[in-house]
Amino acid sequence: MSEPAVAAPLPAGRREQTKAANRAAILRAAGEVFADIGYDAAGVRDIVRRTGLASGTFYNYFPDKESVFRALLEESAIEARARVRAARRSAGSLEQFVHGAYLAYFRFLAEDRPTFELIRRNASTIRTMFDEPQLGAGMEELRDDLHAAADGGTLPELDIEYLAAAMVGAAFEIGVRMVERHPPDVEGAGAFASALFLGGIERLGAA
Amino acid sequence: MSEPAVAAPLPAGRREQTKAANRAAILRAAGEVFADIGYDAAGVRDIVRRTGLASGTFYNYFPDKESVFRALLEESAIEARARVRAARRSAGSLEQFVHGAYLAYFRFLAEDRPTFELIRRNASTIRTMFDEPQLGAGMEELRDDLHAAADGGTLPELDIEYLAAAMVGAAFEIGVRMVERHPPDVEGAGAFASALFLGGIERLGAA
DNA sequence: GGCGAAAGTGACGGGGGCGTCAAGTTTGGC
DNA sequence: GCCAAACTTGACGCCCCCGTCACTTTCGCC
Repeated sequence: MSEPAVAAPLPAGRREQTKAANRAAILRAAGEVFADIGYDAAGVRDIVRRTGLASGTFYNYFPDKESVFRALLEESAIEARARVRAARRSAGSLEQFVHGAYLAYFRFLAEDRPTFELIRRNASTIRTMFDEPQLGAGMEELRDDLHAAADGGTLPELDIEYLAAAMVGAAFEIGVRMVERHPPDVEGAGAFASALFLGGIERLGAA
Repeated sequence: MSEPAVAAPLPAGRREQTKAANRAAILRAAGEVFADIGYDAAGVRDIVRRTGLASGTFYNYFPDKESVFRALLEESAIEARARVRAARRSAGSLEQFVHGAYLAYFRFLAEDRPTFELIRRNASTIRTMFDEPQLGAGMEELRDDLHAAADGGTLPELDIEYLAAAMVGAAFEIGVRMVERHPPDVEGAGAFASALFLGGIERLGAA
């Protein structure tokens, strides 16, 4: 009974540990730097300086600046999109569809401020780097879900591309204002955005 | 009667002419470069190369890259804001207020593509460089006009900061989709955006 | 506890953009 | 037509960042 004989589930060897820690440290530092001074202005040295590691070490983990940026976005964007999508998928009505999605999105922003600052500061870099998928690549998924809702009859006939664009654009801008309020006002922003679009959709459907 | 004796109104001396031409050429080239590769990636040499001038000449006209960028934005943003504001000011009803403003904005985007591409590609640079005024500095004016409308009773009670944010965010994103349609579909986008927000405002006012 | 492999270190060469400035060219006044 | 002032030119020195690599340190295993 000297030690837990169970196949060590996570701690693993010391080598593995520092490796994971270093990778995480680089990602975290990169997130801060990109949020502070922007992707283009940031250099690999700026990132590595915040970790205490040597510059050469960086290249043991990532081939270049762009790779860290991509890794960073993938990790958190996947999370955000999953939450929003889950909310939409479980909706039973148009009201739930819109309100649930906005709430999930605003809640994510309020909880994960570093990611929010990263996106806010680097929106156009993201736009051009992943040039099809806009603002966190969530646009296409929204369009798909809206199409599904239209086919199911939940949503009236209207220009879905414009609607998706408007919903995403408004979400981003309202999100910026929301996190600037103290405390963040997640419920208020969610209620506002959903009332706005539900009213808008109703009027658009009547045309 | 050899030549027009009237104090030459515009042509002026030859020196003045080339000076104005060079300045214009630099501005135009800078606009293209910033739109193509983005503000941060662009170098003074990239700009000057497109004009046929020597690199040193650039510095006779602008002290650095940032100055050209600011000059470029001021020239066109002033025009855009003026048009939108005029439309709002002359509105007699909420319908005209919203519809007129969107039409003016979308018309501007459709007419001045180079400026649109510039803004689209450099949105977050603009955001951080002019850090208070958002997206073309038009946000504050919109908020003011909305407040005026609310005071006059044209607009119901609602969160004006969120509304302005949503209107600007949606305008930007819808604008992107609009210019990608051929032909640009100014009327359709204007009708869509105004119906969306008029319906939304109505519903928000009922709460 | 000692050895080989894996990981960390930071100085270095290379490349590229910036802003300057001495020399050359054009312009406008006389 | 001539000259001084205004303007243009592009090579130059400066600085900064990048990615590498020979060397050192740490770890895992026997």
